[in-house]
Formats: sequence, structure tokens, C-alpha cells
Amino acid sequence: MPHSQLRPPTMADVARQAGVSHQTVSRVLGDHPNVRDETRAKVLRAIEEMGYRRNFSARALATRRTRTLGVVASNTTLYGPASTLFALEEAARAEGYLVSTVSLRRLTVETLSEALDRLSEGGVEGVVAIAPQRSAVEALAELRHPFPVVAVGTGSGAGVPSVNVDQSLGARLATGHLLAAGHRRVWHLAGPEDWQEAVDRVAGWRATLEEADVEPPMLLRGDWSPLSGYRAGQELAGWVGRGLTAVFVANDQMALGVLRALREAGVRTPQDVAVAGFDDIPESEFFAPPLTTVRQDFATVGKRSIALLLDLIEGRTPAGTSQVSIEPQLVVRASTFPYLPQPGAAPG
Amino acid sequence: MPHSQLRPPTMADVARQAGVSHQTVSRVLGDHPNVRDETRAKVLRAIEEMGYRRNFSARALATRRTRTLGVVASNTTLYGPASTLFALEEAARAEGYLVSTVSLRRLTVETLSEALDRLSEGGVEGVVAIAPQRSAVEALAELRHPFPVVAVGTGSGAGVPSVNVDQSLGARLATGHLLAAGHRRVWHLAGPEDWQEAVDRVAGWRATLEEADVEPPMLLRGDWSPLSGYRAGQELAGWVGRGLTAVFVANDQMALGVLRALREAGVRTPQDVAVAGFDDIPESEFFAPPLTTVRQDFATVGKRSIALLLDLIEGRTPAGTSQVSIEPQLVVRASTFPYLPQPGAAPG
DNA sequence: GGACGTATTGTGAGCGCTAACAATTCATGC
DNA sequence: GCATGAATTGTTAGCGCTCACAATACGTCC
Repeated sequence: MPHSQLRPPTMADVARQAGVSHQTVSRVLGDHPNVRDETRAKVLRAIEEMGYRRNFSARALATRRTRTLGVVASNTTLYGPASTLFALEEAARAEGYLVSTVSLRRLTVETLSEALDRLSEGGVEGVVAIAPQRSAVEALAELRHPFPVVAVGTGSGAGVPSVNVDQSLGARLATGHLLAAGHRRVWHLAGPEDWQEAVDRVAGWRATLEEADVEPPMLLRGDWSPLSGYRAGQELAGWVGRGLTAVFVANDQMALGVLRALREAGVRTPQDVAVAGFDDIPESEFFAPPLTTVRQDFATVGKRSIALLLDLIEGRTPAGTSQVSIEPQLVVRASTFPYLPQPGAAPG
Repeated sequence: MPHSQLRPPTMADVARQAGVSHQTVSRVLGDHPNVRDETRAKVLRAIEEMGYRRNFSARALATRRTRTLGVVASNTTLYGPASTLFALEEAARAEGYLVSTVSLRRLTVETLSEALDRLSEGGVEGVVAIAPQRSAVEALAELRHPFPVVAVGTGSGAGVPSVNVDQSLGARLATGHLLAAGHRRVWHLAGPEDWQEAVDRVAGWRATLEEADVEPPMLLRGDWSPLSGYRAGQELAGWVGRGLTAVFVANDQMALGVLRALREAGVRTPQDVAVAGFDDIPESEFFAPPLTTVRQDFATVGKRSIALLLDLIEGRTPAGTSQVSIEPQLVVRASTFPYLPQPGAAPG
């Protein structure tokens, strides 16, 4: 039965129909204990008959709560942000909150500020900002907003409460894994310099090498896209036979490009060059060969972010800057060892 | 400057500070023409000083408008839904609306109904449902909701206003392309039966073959995942040499699995078997080999959906069922022709 | 049977804003 | 100098709900 054009019934209408006061209707709706079963039944029947629904705005005005959270995100078609977004919404819903999203094409101080204004006018009680670019994060601490904000993926540096996967640890896992497999050196194709995650992965990679007394080889840069990985892969192919046997790529999409470039150059993976990625996108298991990579637990990121934000909103947590760190996990596949899991052997 | 714990200033506070009535403040905020410049300046100064922001709930209560739209989606980490979601939010924002999203793990009558209830309680003025599963769509027409709903990806059958990419046409483009390349028959790996898009793609494929007087070969089914494509690919490999030279796969992720299975079976693409996909995910260009596929214009889907929904909300469009259809586009790459574009030759 | 305490229901006052109308100011013309 | 109308500002009611409190009903005990 679709919506009707009539002005929707109000709580007073229901009360009249049920022969009670509007307050009793409110009590029934609010699951208040002190209502006689008989009365409750009468009210529920009237509600059902009239198709009554509580008016959101009136409720929000009276309670001073909208039970809505905001999320600012960018690059939401990429696996990482999309997964984070999904996890955030699910976690918020579990806590009884709705989520309003603003998806930005580019994350800058201006767009971020605009997004916060917009969400503010939308009455959100707090905001989670998925803000992996460093430039934007600084703005977050400065910007004036009438609600708490939790940052995700910013690293713990900025003066803002934040939740992060330990990117440095992830890079250590991947790099360490390659060293343990007998590679003398591990090269690195990094993400853009202004992404905190890219910086942290470089740091983890470098630290691991230095701890093993290996001088880090030349650093390559990409922009997360398969194309940039493809180009870097062509360059890397030129170093085969001159000490290049293992590459840690800062995300799976670039790793896909690298694999393709190596293959075209006649370089075999993993026999000639081992390749590890980062993210564990669903496709990684089906790359040629299946990709060793680092998995981030986005569900936990979502849950912890929402929990922290609600703590801030309720004033349970002092407004100081709390930092949550989440451990990533290494997933070993054939791109670093020829004898390892083939797809189909186990569920994805 | 972060948020303060003080009760935020009200319009009356600003009015007092500026020495005018609260209504004048409202006029300034509403860009009402009949306000003296001097008065406006006074008010704006007071607003700035006090860091005043209009209360969303009070405004919504008085105007009976929340300027918020709802979106119900599922599988939002997949490229298609994520792109649609992004396009919807962007289009809504351009029209001055905020978007509240509910992301479902599984789309069923129950979860859909729950999502609509939830959004209803969140005060949305209308909802876009990304509902590719047929089972859920039927519910949409039955479900009681106090706002208009536009369906996306449902096909035009259900009794609900909807916006769709012409999936059948997409399948015709891909299948026709393979026939035109000289293949006698074209096989098809389809998506799940309860997805309307899968059904429409099968229909387009079958119609194209029948128009060419070719009897459609055995139909294979997958679940959109690379793994299911891999398994189907293993089966397809068994038919090489027995008439199998071309496969149209219902999405790019499954196509990835097919490519991998064929490669492992020693079947070359495209020399032995040509493969075409559907979706044009960003990775497709970097598959081995780069994948011929069908691109859907999600930005247009988003814009048209929001436009239709707003028409319905404003009562500009009779509540009858309007249907919008959008044409997809064939993208030819090396998986169907060996001599075609290599990555890096041209941008994305 | 009446006092007392508790369960149940009702009443009134906002929440902070916009819309409609009323009141005031100001410029203009005769 | 005063009527006339337009521009500008103020006043009064709600919007539909929840909260705090008041009022009533009901049961129990002596």
C-alpha cells in the first residue's frame, strides 16, 4: 500500500481514537512500563488502524536528539573506503543511529569544511571522517563544529580522536615475510605522499629493512591505481637480474598493475620476483598469481569508531584525544610462494 | 575550535544580541529580500560572534521538511552498488538534500521492510532502493511507507517507479560484438537467477543468438564472485575444441575467475577463447588480458533517480509508475581482440 | 471502612523554529 | 501637511512531540 497524500495522523489523533491522552500513546510507543495491558492494546490497535508513525522532527526537537551520525568519506568506490563506510553504518545502526553520508570526490580543507557544515545543518550528533589525506586532517583540528568528530585512517598524529589500522605493522608483516622467505632486499612501491597510510607503510617497510641491516632500495611512487602500478612494474622489470627479487606494493590494485607489467616483461611471479600487496580486496585471490597481501579488519574499525564517537557524544570519554589502533593480518598466497593455496581449495 | 559543552545559542539569543526580533534573524538566514542592509549586517555579526547555527529539528518541525532522502542498498563494497551510492549522494547534495543510507548484508523482504521503517523514523522525505534482487522488489510495491520510493536496478516490471540501465541491450552489445568477430556461438556465464540484471542479461544474450539463427549453448550460473567464475571457467575449459570459442560473462569479477581458470587449463585468451564481461570495474583494464566489457553510466543513474524521486515528492509527477532507461556502452579490449588497446596507451 | 502507597493516566509547558498577519517606518504625491 | 502605498520590522500561533508534575484509580492493611 503506497503512501497517501492526506496529512499524516498525529499522536493526538491516535489518542482521540483510542480514548486516551496523547501522553499515554507516547508511553506505549516508548515502551514505558506503567501502562495497563488493556490500554496498551487499545492504543496499538488505533496506531495500526490509522497507520500512525511518530514524527521524527517533533521528537528530535523535544528530546534534543536526532539519533543521526554523519560520515564524511572520499573515494568511496575503492574497496577500503567502501568497506569502512559499510562497517560504520552497520555499527551505527546496531546502536540505534542512522547515518548521513557525504561522499567527496576530493578531500581538501574546503570540501571537508563544507561537508561538516552540511552535516551540521542536517542535525547530526557527531561525525566520523574517513580522512586518509594528511592535508585534510590538520583542518579537522581547526575547524569549528558543534559536535564531536572521530577521524579514521588519519594516523594518530593529529590532535583529533582517531581510529586506525596499524599500517606500519602491516608493512612490517609483509616485508618481514619476504625477508624470511630468503629475499635479500625488498623493494617498495608506495602510495601518494600525502596519504598518511602510504607514509606509515613506507615507515614500516624501511624500519624492517634497517633492523635486518639491509639498505632500503630506491622507493617507487604510485597513486593507488592499477595503471600507476603497471608503470612502476615496467620500471621494476628493468631491475630484475640486478638485485630485485621481491616487491612490497602499497595496495592490491597497484600490485595488479605490477603483476601485469612483470608478466609482459617475461618476469615470472613468484619464481623470479615475489610480490606482496596490501588490502586483500576480493579479487586478490584470483590475480595471476593469487596475491599475498595484508588484510585490514574494517568491521572492527567501524565498530570502534562508532563506539568512540558515541562515548564522546555522551560525554563518557573526556574530550581529549583518544587513539584506537587495530592490528592488520598477513594473508599469504602464491605470489610470494609457488606452493601455496590455490583458489577453490578453500572458500574465499 | 572544537565544540563546547554549553547549550548552543538560539535564534532568540541572536535576536537579543542584535537588537532585533527573532523573525528578522530568520529572514536574514532565509535570504529574505525585505531586510535593510544595515539590519542584515547587525544580525550577521551577532550570528558570527555567537557561533549560531539554526536548529535542524525545530526548522524541520516548522517547515515539515527534513530535506533528507534515504537510500537502501546492499553489497555496497561491490563496484556497481558503490558507484550508484556515490552518484546518488552527489546528485542529492546538488539538490540540497542530505542522504541517509542503510546498507544491507542481504536484501530480503524483511530486511528491506526494516530498512524502510528505519528510514521512515529518520524522517526521510523519500527513498531510493537499490534492489537488484527480484524477490525484494515485489515487496516494495506492497510495503506501506509514508513517502515515495524509486527503485534502481529492479528492471521495469514491478509496479514501482524505477531507473534502470538497459541490461538486455548491454548483453546484446557484448554478444553481438563476439558474433561480429566471427565466433559461431557465444556461451554465457550468468549471474544468480533471482537478480533481475542477471535475467535481463540472459535475455539479451539469448535474443541476439536467436536473431542470428544460432542455438544458445548450455547456460552456466555463478554468484557474481571471482570464485564462482573460476569454477565455471574450469568447466568451460572442458568444452574448448568442442565448439567453445567465445564466452560472455555476466560481470567482470566472474570474468576474472574465468580468465584464471582458462589460463591454468592452458587455454589462451583471446586466441583460443574470447571473453567479454560486464561492469567495467577499474581493474578490468589490467586483467590478463585486459577485458572487453560493458560500461554502465552510474552517474546518470544517480541523477535520474534523484530527479524522479524529487518529482514524486513535489508531486510534479503523477504517482503512477514512471520508468527511466539508460543505455550502456561496449568497451572493447584485448580479451576479445589480440591487437586492441594495451593499458597505458590511453587513460582509464 | 478509611488511610496509605503504588500503579496508571492526564495536564500543561516547553523544545526552537517558520508562517501568517499586524504594526511600524519611510518615501512619494497631491 | 497628510493620505497612500511599499518597505521593513514585530507579534502571535502553532509544528508534534516529551518531560515534569498533578490527578486519579486501584489494591492492601489495620
